[in-house]
Amino acid sequence: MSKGRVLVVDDEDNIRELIVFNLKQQGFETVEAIDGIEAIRKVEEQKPDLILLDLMLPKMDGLEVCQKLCYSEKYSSIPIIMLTARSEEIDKVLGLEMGADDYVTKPFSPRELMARVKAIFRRMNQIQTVEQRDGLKIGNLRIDPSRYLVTFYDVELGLTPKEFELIYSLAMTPGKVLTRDVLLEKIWGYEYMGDTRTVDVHIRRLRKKMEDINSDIDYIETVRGVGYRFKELKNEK
Amino acid sequence: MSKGRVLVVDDEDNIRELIVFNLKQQGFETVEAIDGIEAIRKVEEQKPDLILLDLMLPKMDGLEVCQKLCYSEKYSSIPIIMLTARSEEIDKVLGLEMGADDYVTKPFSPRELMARVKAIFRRMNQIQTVEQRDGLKIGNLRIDPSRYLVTFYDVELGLTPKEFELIYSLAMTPGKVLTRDVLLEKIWGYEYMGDTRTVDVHIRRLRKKMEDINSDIDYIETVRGVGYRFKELKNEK
DNA sequence: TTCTATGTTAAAATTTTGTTAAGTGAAAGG
DNA sequence: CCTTTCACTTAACAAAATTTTAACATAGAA
Repeated sequence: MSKGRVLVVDDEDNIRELIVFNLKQQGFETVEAIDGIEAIRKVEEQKPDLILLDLMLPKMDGLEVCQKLCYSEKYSSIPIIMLTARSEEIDKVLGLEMGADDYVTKPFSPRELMARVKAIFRRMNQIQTVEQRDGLKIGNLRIDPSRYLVTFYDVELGLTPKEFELIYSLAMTPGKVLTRDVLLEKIWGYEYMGDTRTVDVHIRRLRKKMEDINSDIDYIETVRGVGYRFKELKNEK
Repeated sequence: MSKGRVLVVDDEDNIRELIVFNLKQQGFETVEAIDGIEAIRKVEEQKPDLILLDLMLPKMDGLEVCQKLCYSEKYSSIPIIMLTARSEEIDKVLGLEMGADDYVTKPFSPRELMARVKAIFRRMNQIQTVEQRDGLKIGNLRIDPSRYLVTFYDVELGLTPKEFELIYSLAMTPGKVLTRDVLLEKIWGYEYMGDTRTVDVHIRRLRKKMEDINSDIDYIETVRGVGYRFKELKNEK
């Protein structure tokens, strides 16, 4: 499952590639730009969730980009982490008022940068979700993401991470078919490569765990030639 | 109508004004103070709902102000967000258990600060009143933050600061899973970029100390692939 | 039937966590 | 100062759980 899309703006190829490499390894999607003009364009095109912005750029420098985005109605909510070579506080304060969410001074360690990226995403998700996250309740199935708990007829299922993501994805849209490649991209975070039985095996284990509790109903329906869907339940009598 | 009254204590004019500007924009009333003495006076005069307190202040520093308010009968319930320049200072704040409800390290982004301010107000509007002041009491575990004391089956555990923060964080939200990343940010601080395995080692020592008293129950549950959670104890139903 | 998509199972491979021990640095106490 | 102690971090390896791979079985459609 892609954790989010990150725009990396830096004109130095090796630095940018290093960042991109690390982001991908951590499961983020990446978009790149080498100067300020391109950065703005990529923001509009790709709508990233986070921007890593070098301060010194050709054509339009980082501060200007930051300022432009901050004043824009559409993009002012996208968090920005500034990458800067100078560590003087004046720059930081200046940037702070520009709307950047964090700073990392070069040279930085990849681990430090990743930790900050993750922290930003965590914070974003918290602000958005804390208020309205009650989990799902469909038929006799109950899913509580914050407790990482799934119960079927009030019995805990004890799912592994992949199983959890799978049932959660399916149960979120009952009746809607999800193909294997959609599931692979959503949960595994990579492209559908040839023939894999991975999804089937996980579906199998999910079904098994639910069968063990009640074998009369199968909430997961196979749509031959397409994929799987969560059973659409009619209004109970 | 005002969402609440916030006292902002910082001697740097531009920072203070930036914070005040943002608070007003979000619909909060604001009161300002530039040093510790004035801060205390404004608290008594204006009875704010929340205090944003810089650590380094002229005349009386933030810690002292915090301490004074904490020991005061009348004002100990006012939440405080500490503003600090370094992560080392966070340890002081945490280690002394001064009663600060949150902390933000400089430089911070206005967005982040506002998010935390709102979080505090949200939390205030919730039920938890009795639990907070007397500490937690869950099953056979008792946590008293004001004394920095944890007992298990009425036996003192003798926890180190990190162990204390860990059990406290987990026990505050029984059943809810906290990832290693979340725990690191919550306990070690936003600036800390160490290994996530550190958490495991501290968990290990916590479990050990509790095992030594009663090895039948493990209140700390491992959620594989996710993190840890405090065991949810059923009382009824 | 025959072909193909899916079901099923077991074992291999990988990841995650438990556990121990050594190393580091700061505070405490001589 | 110097030594000792303590909390914490890091690394290494073991153990356990999870995931993937592969091989084969079965069911449905043409």
